[in-house]
Amino acid sequence: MKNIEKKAFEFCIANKERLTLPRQLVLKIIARNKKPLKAYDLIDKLRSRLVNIKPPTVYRALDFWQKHNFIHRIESLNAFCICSEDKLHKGAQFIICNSCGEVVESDSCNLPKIIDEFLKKNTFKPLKWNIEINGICQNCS
Amino acid sequence: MKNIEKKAFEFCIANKERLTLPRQLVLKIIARNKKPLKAYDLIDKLRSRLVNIKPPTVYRALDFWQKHNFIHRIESLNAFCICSEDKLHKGAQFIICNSCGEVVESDSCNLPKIIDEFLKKNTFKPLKWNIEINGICQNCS
DNA sequence: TCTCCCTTGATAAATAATAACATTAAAACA
DNA sequence: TGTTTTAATGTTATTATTTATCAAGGGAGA
Ligand SMILES: [Zn+2]
Ligand SMILES: [Zn+2]
Ligand SMILES: [Zn+2]
Ligand SMILES: [Zn+2]
Repeated sequence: MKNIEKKAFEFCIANKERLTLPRQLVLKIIARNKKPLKAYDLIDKLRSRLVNIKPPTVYRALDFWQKHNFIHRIESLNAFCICSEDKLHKGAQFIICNSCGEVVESDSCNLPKIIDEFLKKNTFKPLKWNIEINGICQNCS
Repeated sequence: MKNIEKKAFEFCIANKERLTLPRQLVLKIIARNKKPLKAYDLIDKLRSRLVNIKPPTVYRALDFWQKHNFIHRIESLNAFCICSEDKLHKGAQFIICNSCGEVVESDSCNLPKIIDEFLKKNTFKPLKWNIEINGICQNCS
């Protein structure tokens, strides 16, 4: 998982953003966790590295990485996971196993055609979107 | 908006469910509101009709109607709206205007093909899904 | 060094949801 | 009808999640 850290480092250099300790640690912990993490799980895990860590610090780091497409928020879980795609994308889709909790992302660069048609019918200009599918994964079925 | 109340009444008869006062009022208020309502907005609106209304009462009614597909929860807004479809459906999609807050539902009886293929590739059995699209509506553009 | 600006620290509060147990009342049954 | 059973609500308290606000720190450029 060094990859994501390298990517983050290079991103910050290129965009003159500061790779502060809270940001580094938040990203690293999310990246190393197989499953999405809730904000307070993250806080617990950070406690050993950042004394007296408080929610705002974590939420700020989460906002930062979200804004720059390094992580996503899974709305139906109130949890955060690493973006598994290498490029910026306006929409993401997640399949979430109800049994084991595993989450897999696949980006959707373009909205499915049937949705696109619905948007056209409503003259609606999409900016970002989120697709969360609950079900049973291969391992659990 | 009498329709939804009639539908609810008939549903409860047919399924031997109880159409209690909290349930009635919660459904009615959501139905009469053009925009999705947050749980605590609902509580405020209920205060005049149900003395000493408390969160659990409202959340129970919300769970009830959600379970029976009369309302949906918009995950990205923490808010609830009436289901605009007449049939039970496993998935729903919402377009949410970032400017005026209007939300429009269209059911998606079937998942878009491109998503379906992704699920097949992952041997994932979908049970329910949720698609939320943010953007700008016709009125606001 | 000084200043500006971004980031974090710290305190507090707002917002959202649930747990647990008591009470009530409708439904089921004898 | 009277009794039992079940489901829903009432009540109190707590937990979970997120944000607001202002003070303090620290790096980059003048
Ligand atoms: Zn992604
Ligand atoms: Zn699974
Ligand atoms: Zn619906
Ligand atoms: Zn609008």
